[in-house]
Formats: sequence, C-alpha cells, structure tokens
Amino acid sequence: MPEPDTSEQSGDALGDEAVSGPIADRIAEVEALRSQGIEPWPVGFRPDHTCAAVTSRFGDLAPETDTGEVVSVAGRIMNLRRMGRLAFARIRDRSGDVQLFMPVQALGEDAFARLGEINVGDYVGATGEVVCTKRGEVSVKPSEVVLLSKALRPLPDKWHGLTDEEARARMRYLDLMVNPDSRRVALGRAAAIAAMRRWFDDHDFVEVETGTLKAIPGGAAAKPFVTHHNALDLDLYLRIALELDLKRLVVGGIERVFEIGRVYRNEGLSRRHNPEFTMLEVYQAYADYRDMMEVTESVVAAAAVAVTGSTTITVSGREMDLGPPWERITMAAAIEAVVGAEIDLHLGVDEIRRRAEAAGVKTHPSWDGGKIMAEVYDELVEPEMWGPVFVCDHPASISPLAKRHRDDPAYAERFEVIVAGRELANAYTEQNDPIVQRRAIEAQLAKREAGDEEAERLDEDFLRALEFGMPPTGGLGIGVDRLVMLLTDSDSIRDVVLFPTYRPEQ
RNA sequence: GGGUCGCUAGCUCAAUUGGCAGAGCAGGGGCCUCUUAAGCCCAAGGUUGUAGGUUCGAUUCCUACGCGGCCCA
Repeated sequence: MPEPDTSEQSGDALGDEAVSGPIADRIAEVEALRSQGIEPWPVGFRPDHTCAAVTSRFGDLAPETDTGEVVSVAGRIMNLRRMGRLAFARIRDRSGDVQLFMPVQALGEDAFARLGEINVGDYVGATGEVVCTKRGEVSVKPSEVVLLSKALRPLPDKWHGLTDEEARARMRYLDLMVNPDSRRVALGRAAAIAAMRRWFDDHDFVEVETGTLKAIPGGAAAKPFVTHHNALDLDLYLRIALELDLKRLVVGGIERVFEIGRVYRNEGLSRRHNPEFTMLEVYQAYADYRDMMEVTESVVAAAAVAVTGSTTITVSGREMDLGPPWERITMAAAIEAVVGAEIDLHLGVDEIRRRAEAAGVKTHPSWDGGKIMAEVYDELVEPEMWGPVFVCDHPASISPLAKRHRDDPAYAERFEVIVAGRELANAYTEQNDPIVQRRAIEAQLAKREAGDEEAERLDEDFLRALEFGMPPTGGLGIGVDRLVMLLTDSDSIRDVVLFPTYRPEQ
C-alpha cells in the first residue's frame, strides 16, 4: 500500500530537481497565475508576422519613427530587461529575433505589472505597432502581451550558453534554442537532402523506401544489429545497406531508383561513426561507374550550393572547390604517387606483401593481394588526399558486388570519392552476371567461415533476382552524414545527427 | 577494448602544500522610461558524478565504478 502523497503534486511529477530551486519557484508561479485566471499554456494565438518579417519589412525606419502598422508576433523570450516603467524583450521564432519595446503607456498599468510574471524562456504572443527606438532598432510596441507557454526550467547562461558537447547532443532542443550554429547545421542538413532529392527528381529517378528489418543483412562489409520479431519468433537484422533491395527494384524494371535512408552498423562510436547513419543509394540502368562519377559530381555540387550558396566551401579553414569535374586517379596510381612503390595485382601476392611491408604496412597471412593493396591505400594514401578526387579501379577480390573491369578482370569497375582524407562515396558498375556474382559471394562465404564477420552473406533471393536478368547498371552510395559534415564544416558526426547514440543517463 | 583528461549551484567557471566550497549569469525581493550580456542594492541557492579508503580534517591524495571529451585499435 503506498502512503498517501501529501507532497506538492507537480513538484513530484518533475522529480528531485523540482523540490527546490528555480523549478519549484516556477511551479509556484503557475499556481499563482491560475488563481488569477491566467492559463499558463493557453491555445489560440495566431501571429500574422514572423520576427524576421517585421525587421525586414520595416528595416529602413529612422530612429524614433512610429509606423501606425499593427502586427502580431510570437516567440520565445530570449532576453528581458526591465527598467522601472519601461521594458525591453527579445523574442525568437523560427525566422529570427525581434525586439519588444514596452513602455507602460502602451500596455497599461495592469498589463505592465503582469510582465513580472514573465520569465526568459517563456513563449509569448505580442500585438502592437511597429516602431523604431531612439537607438534605431525596429521593434514591436505591444498593446497586449499574452503568455503562450510557461517555461518551468531556466535557459542556459545567456552569455556562455550551453557548451558541453554531451549536454548539447542529449538535450538538442536546448542546443537548438541557444546555439545558432546548431540550427545552421540542422537546417543545412535539410537543405542538402532536399537539393539531392530535387536533383534525382529532375533526372527521372524514382524514390523508394525499402525495409529496414532483414532476415539476411547484405550489401556492405559490416556487423549488423540483431533484433527479434515476436509473432514470427524470428531473429531479424537491421539493414547495413540499401544495395540489394534497390538492385531487386532495377531487376523489376524501376530503371532509375534511389533511396535516402538509415542504415545500422554494429561498430564503435567515434567522431566519424554513429551506429545509425543515413545513406543515399542510387541505381541507374544503362549506366556504368563512369556515368556515376558525373552523377556524383553534379549531386554533391547541388547540395553544396543549397547549403553554402557556392561550390567552393571551407573545410577546417582550407578552401575546397566541389565544382565539376573532379580529378580521377586509379588506386594503383594513387598508391604509387604517395608511397612511391608500384603495387599491381599482377605482381602476385608475395611480392605485393613484400612491398607493403617495406612501406610499413602490417599484413595478415590470410590476406590476398587485393586486400593488402587496399590496406596500403587505406593506411597511407587516403588520409593524404585532399580532393575531391575519384579513386578508381579497386581490387576485384574486395569488391564482390562490382563488375570486373572491362580491361582487366583483376580489378573492379569501382570508385570511391575522397574529400579531405575521408571517404564520401562509393560506386560500381554493378555486377549483373548471376554466375560470377554467385562465385564472388561464395568466396565471401569462405572468408566468413574463416572468421571474417564482415564478409558478405548469401542472399539466395538476391541471386535469384539477378538470374531473371538485371540490365547493365551503375550504382552509387553517398554517406549523407559525412557530406553534411563537409558542407557545414562540422568535425563530429554527433554535430550533424540530431540525436546521436549515447549511453543512457544514470 | 586500451591510453589520457574531465565531472563543483539550473548554465559557464573558480577554490593556494590537504584547512570555513566561491563568482558571473539564470531564479527570488527592491530601485530605475531607450535597453542590447543593461545597471545598482538585498537575500537565497551545494550529499563537489557514485561507493569505499588514507587523514584530526578530502573538491584536493588513493582504489573501484558510472558518464563523457580526445587519441589509439
């Protein structure tokens, strides 16, 4: 039997923090407001201007001008300065800020006195004339200010703001309220995605949504998350890539298809890795990887313009031009340029291993020449490249879903885009020979048997689809979070994912 | 997973060899009719991440744990 609760109901509902301090003060204030017949969370206010609309529409007023124009604005009080019988506030809505200029004469004695019940952080609606102050700031001089939503918790320090990275990510709502940069990045992400979607729409691509729950996760080298479906009593995996489903759709005749969606990879967290992230994947029939280079250049440039207004962006203080065309180099040539050693798959695995070790790259006895070559590239070459650059023609053995190169079957028709030392995109001429594809996946299964948990799995239905015939197809994947990091000059993925993964508090 | 640094009031930060835990902002009370981080006066606000240990005495030293930042794998 629980004891009857004799404590303050609302205080309890908010937990220990509410027992004393600022929150308890606000709860008492709410009761006081209600006793005066004022509802702290009323409905029904309709602003007719945004804050920015007021300042832009009346932007060139001379100081001490009255316009006679009455507007209604609404927003969160970010700053409140009372000086006896005159008060100023700055309110913020989605568009920006505007000042409220509140002499007692405009509001009336009673309403002015009630400003004492308003705190920084509260939402208010204000209706009044647009004026310009002595100091030349366009302001709304309200005849009425109504409380629209009471804040029980105080805003962070108005000067230092909220700086703790963890707190900013966990309480993104606070971060967005007080840190303009947080808002810039969130809106930049939206603009980049909208621009890419528009590009594909304009080029006759169909956007689809495929399933995230998979019996067999495939299409990438990654460890999956496992979950369970109760009614089917079946373990399912969260998808690690969009690839296989989208190719099934190409087989089905959707010749130009793309998806922007979350994928989930069960790996560590770092400033460049979040376990869930957003992929853009595109497949185009009658295209090859060279065509996909042009798609990549064009789409990324469109996203850059949407976010920054230009194809020239700044990355860590250094300029980068994303305008097409981008440099193209084969992986072998890139290695030779940076490492100074020629590494070619036709040298044989022993010689490749010798040269890799000579360059200081540790190898594993089970690795084939392609894996060693890729390791040399990953360790020594990629971090040195500024870009944007297409690194082309990866070893076929590490590219099981790509078609063999038309001139040299040891390599694949594949490219990765490198920007500022990091991989931004990955593309193939897609493997559409069902017999070769089956053999390549069987080779992956052997690696899995040997302990490689990231090796491709056998998805029999995918092979069946290819057996019905897939047209020659170019495919492309772009890491959307990394692209947004690049375009917003953010150095952590936690800055561009609104709610990144964290251990629970407590 | 390893190394390293951090965790003090709602927020941002102090605290001398180990010796009474402080400030600014926010919040409360008061004064103030052109402020812009407004200003001035008053009062209040703390289980120093958690649990142990050493010590007359621990924010400070030690151990473990929790959460996080950075570097590495």
